[in-house]
Amino acid sequence: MESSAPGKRGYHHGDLRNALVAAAAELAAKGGPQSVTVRAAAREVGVTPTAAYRHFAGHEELLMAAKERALDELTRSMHAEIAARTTSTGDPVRDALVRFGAIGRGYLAFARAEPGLFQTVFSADGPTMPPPEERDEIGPFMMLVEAVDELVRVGYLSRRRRPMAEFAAWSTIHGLATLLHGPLRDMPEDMRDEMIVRSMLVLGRGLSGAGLAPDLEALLAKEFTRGR
Amino acid sequence: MESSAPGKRGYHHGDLRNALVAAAAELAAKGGPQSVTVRAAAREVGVTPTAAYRHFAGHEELLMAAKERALDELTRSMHAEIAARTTSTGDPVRDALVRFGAIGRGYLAFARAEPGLFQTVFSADGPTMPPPEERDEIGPFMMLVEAVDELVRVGYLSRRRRPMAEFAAWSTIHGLATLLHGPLRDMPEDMRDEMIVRSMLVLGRGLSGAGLAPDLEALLAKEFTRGR
DNA sequence: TGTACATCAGTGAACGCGCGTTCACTGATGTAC
DNA sequence: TGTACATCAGTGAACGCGCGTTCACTGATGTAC
Repeated sequence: MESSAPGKRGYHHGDLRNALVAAAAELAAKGGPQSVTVRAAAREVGVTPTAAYRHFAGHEELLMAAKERALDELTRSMHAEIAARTTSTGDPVRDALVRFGAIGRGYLAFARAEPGLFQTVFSADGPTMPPPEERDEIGPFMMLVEAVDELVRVGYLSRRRRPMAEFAAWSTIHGLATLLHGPLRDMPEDMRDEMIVRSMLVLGRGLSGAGLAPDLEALLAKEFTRGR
Repeated sequence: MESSAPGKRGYHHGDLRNALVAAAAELAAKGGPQSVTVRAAAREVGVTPTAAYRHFAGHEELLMAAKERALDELTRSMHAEIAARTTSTGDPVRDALVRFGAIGRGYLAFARAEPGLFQTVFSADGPTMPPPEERDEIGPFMMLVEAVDELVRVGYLSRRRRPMAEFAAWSTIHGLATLLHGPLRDMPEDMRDEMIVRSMLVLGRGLSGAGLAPDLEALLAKEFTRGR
């Protein structure tokens, strides 16, 4: 019984469910959630549409699976961005800020690199994020929460202003991501970059106790400047 | 030749184009841009699908018209919110902040009251916003720009930090609106309200010169507290 | 070790649906004389 | 003021499409003896 890299040997596929989800995610990546279709996924895999019903109750279940897969990719993108920035600077405040920035960058990078998947994650009936905290794996939202907690621990964000801070941050970053491939999609490259940097500065300043020390401001700016 | 309130008298409708656009907008309001269909709009108006082709080149043109209509509604919602708050407090800084807040509230109110239309405005290939500044009517974006300019004039926002400030503000507000009927759609009412208030405080603080004076902070908070 | 057979995972054909769009047409309107 | 006629704005039927889903089926697999 083979279960990896089946290649559609004969009558039995061997791993159809996974193959269909992968195909669905590919469709989503190319054309957004609209493009995820039972027939198209089956076609992609080289199988009859009917075969899909052996593994999914119907279209909705396949689409949900694609959404989960897309969310996994987002998570992966953010983890990658954080992992690339774990070198400590020695200063806990700077470290916390860098980590916080990495989360934002991972999010924005994913939205930019995979607009179809990004759209899919956040399409109607997509995964609901903070309420069901039962899930043990730490997804994008919990990563943000932890980064914000660290900002508090390190003294950057006051305890009094801690409540809902993750949502303020998320809103700004999510707004940037969606506007940039919505109404601002024609914005020239350098303007986009400046928009991101300055928005993150506003956010960073808004979260910090009083004004933002010039060196921290410079750090934040650098973190969101293109090409790192 | 009658052109208003035609009521579909006989063979000739009299104002089919407008009727179709209105129907399309209604469909969008109910089910988002997906629901805007040549056939459905014609059905709604009580006319043959073919008749629509007398007035629109095809589906895309009808959808575009619906998007414009939806954008007009957004503009109207924001204007209404501003109009309701033009009473001067005597303090120009407070006035500017109130006006700025009204814009945010109008945006959020519209997103909440008309999710289908909101989604339609910002759907793929929706209106592109800042580049084509040729349009003389002042739309939502220009309203924001003017409000931000006023914050500068009044001394709340420093000239050095002025660039891109409208985009930072827009991102936060747009992010709030979209998250709230996306992944945060199950968030309880009071949490939503607190999220909005605190996010606007972060934004207000982020834009202001140094820290935010307590009375201004209180003002901003009040502006975004539910029921005004 | 070999064989019978239940079970599993696919096939192929078909259904009904709503869609966008086109065709030849017809009823209503307005204008020239 | 009346009439002929061009033009305009609709109708009705039909097309082809891709979709979700169901049906009776068949080939492949694995297990009991």
